[in-house]
Amino acid sequence: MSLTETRLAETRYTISEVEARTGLSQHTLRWYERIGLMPHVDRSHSGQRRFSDKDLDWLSFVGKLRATGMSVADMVRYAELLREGDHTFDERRELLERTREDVKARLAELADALQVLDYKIGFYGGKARP
Amino acid sequence: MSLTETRLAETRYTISEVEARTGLSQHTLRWYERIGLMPHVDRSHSGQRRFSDKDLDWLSFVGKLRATGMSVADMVRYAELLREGDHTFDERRELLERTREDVKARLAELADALQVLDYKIGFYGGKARP
DNA sequence: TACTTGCTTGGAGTGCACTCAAGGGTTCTA
DNA sequence: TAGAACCCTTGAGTGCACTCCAAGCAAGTA
Repeated sequence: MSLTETRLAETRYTISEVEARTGLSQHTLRWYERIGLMPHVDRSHSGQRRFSDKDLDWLSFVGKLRATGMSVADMVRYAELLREGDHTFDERRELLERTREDVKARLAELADALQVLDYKIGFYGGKARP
Repeated sequence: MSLTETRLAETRYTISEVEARTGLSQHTLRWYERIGLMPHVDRSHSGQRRFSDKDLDWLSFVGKLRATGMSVADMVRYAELLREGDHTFDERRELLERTREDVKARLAELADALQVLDYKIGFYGGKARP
């Protein structure tokens, strides 16, 4: 193997390694794949999953989407659109933009609730905010 | 009735009025009462609910707690503590303070997810943020 | 080789927060 | 006074996002 051809074999992770890295349970990881939220994961010769770094990146992004409160159905939709290729570009952007607006609304709502909470806690003579 | 005794009769709301004001369904309002999240609501002579302004205030506060993501079980706990009186003061404060910390964490998480979303949308050549 | 640990599948089960149904009584309007 | 609109209760059903189960195959270690 020449120098230019030299590269690390792609790192491959078992499902329990991915569980440890992402905090997602093995159950959830398999379920994600079943419902189409995860592109089909590579298998070992004996059929066991071998996740790639790309898979981990995707899971990380999915984690962000999940944090936004996006429904699993919408995340699956997004994943489908990705698989379908370039002509779904616009719809993907719209989906993300809609989600962004939702997040902003949630942020405002949370900030408001936090104020009320602060007020109440002040009433209880609670710890001053650090 | 003398002037000093004069006062408006307390306003009383039917369940559909409360539904219109709070956005909570009649089902949900009855359910809140059933599970102890709502102090027992006054009844008309024929047994129909007549909500007071105090009830609306409480529902408004419950709405804020719900917006924080507090579980219904915890909200019920808080309502119970209120009913139990002064000696539950500390536990109530703790419950609210714990919730406040949760809210702050959620805010940070959401802000982070928003950044990722902004980055992605930028990649899609989406609308500039206003 | 025997044992332990880890992985596979499809389908069933769980917990939460509602949401609806059935069957019947009450109140308002024409 | 009839009909429409509203309200009551208990108990069952729904949708979401997991979470677990059973039965069995595979890999690594003493």
